[in-house]
Amino acid sequence: MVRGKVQMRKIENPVYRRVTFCKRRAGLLKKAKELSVLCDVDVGLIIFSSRGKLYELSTKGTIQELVERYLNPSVTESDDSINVNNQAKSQKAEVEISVLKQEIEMLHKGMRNMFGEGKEKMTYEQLNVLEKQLEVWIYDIRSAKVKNMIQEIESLKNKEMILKAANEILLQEKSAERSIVRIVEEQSGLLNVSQMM
Amino acid sequence: MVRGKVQMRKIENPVYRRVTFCKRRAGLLKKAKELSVLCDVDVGLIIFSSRGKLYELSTKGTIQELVERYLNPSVTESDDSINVNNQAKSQKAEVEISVLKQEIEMLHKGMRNMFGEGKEKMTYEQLNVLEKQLEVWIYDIRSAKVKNMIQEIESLKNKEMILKAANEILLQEKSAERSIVRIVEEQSGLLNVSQMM
DNA sequence: AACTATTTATAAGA
DNA sequence: TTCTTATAAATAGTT
Repeated sequence: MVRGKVQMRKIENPVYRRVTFCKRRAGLLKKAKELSVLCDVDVGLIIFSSRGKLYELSTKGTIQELVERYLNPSVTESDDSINVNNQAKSQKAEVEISVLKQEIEMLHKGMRNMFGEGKEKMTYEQLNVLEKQLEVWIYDIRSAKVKNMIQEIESLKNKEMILKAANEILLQEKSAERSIVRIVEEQSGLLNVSQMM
Repeated sequence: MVRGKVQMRKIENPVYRRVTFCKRRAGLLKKAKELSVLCDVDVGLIIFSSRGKLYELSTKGTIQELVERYLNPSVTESDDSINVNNQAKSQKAEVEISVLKQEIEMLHKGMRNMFGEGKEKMTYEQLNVLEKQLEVWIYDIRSAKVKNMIQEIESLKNKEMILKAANEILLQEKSAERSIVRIVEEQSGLLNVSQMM
C-alpha cells in the first residue's frame, strides 16, 4: 500500500522502477485516451523506455502527423529569403534557448535552496518585506548593470558597422586605383609595373 | 464535487468541456512528467484543443526529435538537406523556446505560491537564512547574465580589432598603389591622371 | 497479477 | 480562470 508521498525522483531499484513504469504507463495512456474522448481533442503520446522500447498513442492519425500539424501552420514567407531567414532565426533561437535554460537553471537552484530550508515559520509581513527586497534586487540588476552593458554592446555594434562600411569604401577605391594603374600601364607601354616594388 | 462515475464520452456542454479539458490536461501533463522522472524514460505528449491550440511536453529534446528517434533511429545530415534542416532547426527551436518558457512560467508560479502560502510560519532566524539564500540566488542570476554579456562584448571587441587591422592593411595597400600611380605618371610623363576618373 | 491503504486527481460548486 | 471539497481513480507496497 501507499506509505507517504512518493519522492519525485528516479526510482533507483530497477525492479520497483519497472513495476512502477508498467503501472503508471498504463495509467497515463488511459488518462490520455479519456482526455481525448471527454474533451474531443487530439492527443499524441510517445514513451521511450530506458531500453528503447516504445509505447505510443495517437487519437487521430499518426504521431508524426500530429507533430507536422503543429510545425506547419506557422510558415508563410517569401521564397527568396527563406534560407537566410531560417538560419538567422535558428541562431537567434539558439541564443534565446540558452538564455532561457540559464534562467531555468537559476530558478531551479533558487527553488531548491528555498525548499531546502524554508519549511518552518515566517509572518506574512516578513515575507512581504522579503519579496519587496527581491523585487528591488531584480530591478537593480535589470536597470543598472544590464542597461550599461546593452549600451556598450550597441556602441560596439555601431563601430563594427562603421568599420565595415569603411572597409568597403577602401576596397572600392583600391580597385579603382588598380584600374588607373592598368590604364596608365597601357598608355605608357610599361609592363609589370608591380615589379618595381 | 464528484457525483458518481464519469461517463466516458464527449462532454456536450462546451463550458463544462472546456473546464474539464483545462483540469485534465494539467493532470495529464503532470503525470507524464512524473512517469518520465520516476522511471527515467523519455516522454512526448501533444494535445490539440478543438480550436487548434497546442499543449505539449517533451522530456528530452523536442517532440519532433522523439518522433524522429522512433521513425529513424540513425539520422545523419546530407549536404542536400541543409536547408530543410535549417528550417526544421528553426521550428524545433521555436518549440523548445515555448517549452522552456512554459517551464519558467511554472517555476515562477511555484515561487509565487511559496510566498503566498508561507504565511505565519518561519522564525526570524530562518528568515535570515532565507534572505541569505535569496542573495545567493540573485548573485547567481546576476553573474550568469553578466557573463553572457561580457562574452558578447569580448566577441564584438575582437571583431572590431580585426576590422581595424583590415582597414590598416587596405590603407597601406592603397597608398602603395598611389605611389605606383605616381611613379608611373612620372615615368610616362602624364600629368593629372586622376582627372581621368 | 491481485489486493488495499493511501495518495492523487478531479467534478461540481462558488 | 482559480479555489474548495467530496468523491472517484490511481497507485505503492505487499502478498
